[in-house]
Amino acid sequence: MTAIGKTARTQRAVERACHEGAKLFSEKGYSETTTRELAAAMDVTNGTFYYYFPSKEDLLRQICEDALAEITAAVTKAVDGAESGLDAVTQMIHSHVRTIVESRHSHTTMLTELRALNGEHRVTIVAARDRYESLVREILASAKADGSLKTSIELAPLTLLLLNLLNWTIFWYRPNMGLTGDEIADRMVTLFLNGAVNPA
Amino acid sequence: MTAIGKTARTQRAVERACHEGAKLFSEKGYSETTTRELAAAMDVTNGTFYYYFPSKEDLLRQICEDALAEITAAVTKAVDGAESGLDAVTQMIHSHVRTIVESRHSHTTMLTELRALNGEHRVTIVAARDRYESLVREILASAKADGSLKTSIELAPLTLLLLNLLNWTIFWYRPNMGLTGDEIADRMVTLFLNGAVNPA
DNA sequence: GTCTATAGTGGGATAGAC
DNA sequence: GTCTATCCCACTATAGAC
Repeated sequence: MTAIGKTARTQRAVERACHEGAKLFSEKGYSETTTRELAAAMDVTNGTFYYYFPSKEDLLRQICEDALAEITAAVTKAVDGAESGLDAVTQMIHSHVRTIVESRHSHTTMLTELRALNGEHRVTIVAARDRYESLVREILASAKADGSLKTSIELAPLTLLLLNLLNWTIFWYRPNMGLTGDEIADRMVTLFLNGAVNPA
Repeated sequence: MTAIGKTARTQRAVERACHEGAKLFSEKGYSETTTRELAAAMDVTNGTFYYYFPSKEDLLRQICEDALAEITAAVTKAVDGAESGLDAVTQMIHSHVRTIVESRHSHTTMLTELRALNGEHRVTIVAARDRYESLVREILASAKADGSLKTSIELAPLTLLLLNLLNWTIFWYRPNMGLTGDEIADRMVTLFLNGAVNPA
């Protein structure tokens, strides 16, 4: 077994920990999940968990970091080729919803368990989340600037309301509920852009 | 001190526990809050907490129960005198948002810490929450039935999206943030009914 | 790299005096 | 009705063998 072999094996173990950890954290909560459960999900015993992570909190930090990197990359790419402000908003909504439903465990963990992080860990993740929300705000700002969106709702509240609409989905979405991420996003786009009032 | 006096005193202590408990649970989380902290917030010691509640979980159940009773009563009353389907939707949004921002600690606790409840406790609260969501759905159903709302978004997803828009507010609303509950609700009504697109 | 064993800590809940 | 004292348990993290 070479050094490279060892590294790859370790990386697989870390990835598995993140995957199973996100599942446990999102279903039971961070502090209701024990390191023994985390270890069992990795098929090792409690002590071995600490070979891969210095602490339980460090696993949480890793999951949050990865989730934010994932959604930031997905949305950045989605709006990259947008033809107009409205198109960018539409692409962003689809990309955001697709990401949080496809990786729902890690995004639920990031969105709801972040407060369990302390000190430096907390500061780093909050900063990354703020950067992502700035990205969303800038997409809306562009759509306002080109005249696509009404000015009667100010940029800051409009951004918050869009994030409301997008994020609470983690609490009810389940695979096989009869609605895909893109189908949910379609309805959000209709509602966010045109509202629910009957135009007839 | 009469029996009535004792009862009233006990009731005040229970109310204080619910008030301070909701604050602690919403800020730190249910399982990160100790019974010693709860007792300190009531100005008693750990042991005394158990004179008022059989368990920590029972305090959580009480807080959730009260929050659901409060919002159900508020919204029921608000839509009672509505003149049309659209008016009822508008009144519901205002009433819901006003309630969750004015009693934000208890509603945050109910919405985010419910999963810490087990067995019978859990079943009771989930049932009450389902009843509240049915109320919201019925208000939207009426507005669809009288032709106010478009049919292109089905009732079930429309209800979920409205609850998305309303509920995520607990994660960012702070008193003195420069926006009152009614000001937030105004923007939600505009967005939910007419959308963000510039009509010009 | 994984194990067993355990140190060390803190919290939920109870007992019993006052 | 409130206190002090404490039981008992579970959990995070570490030590050290293999």
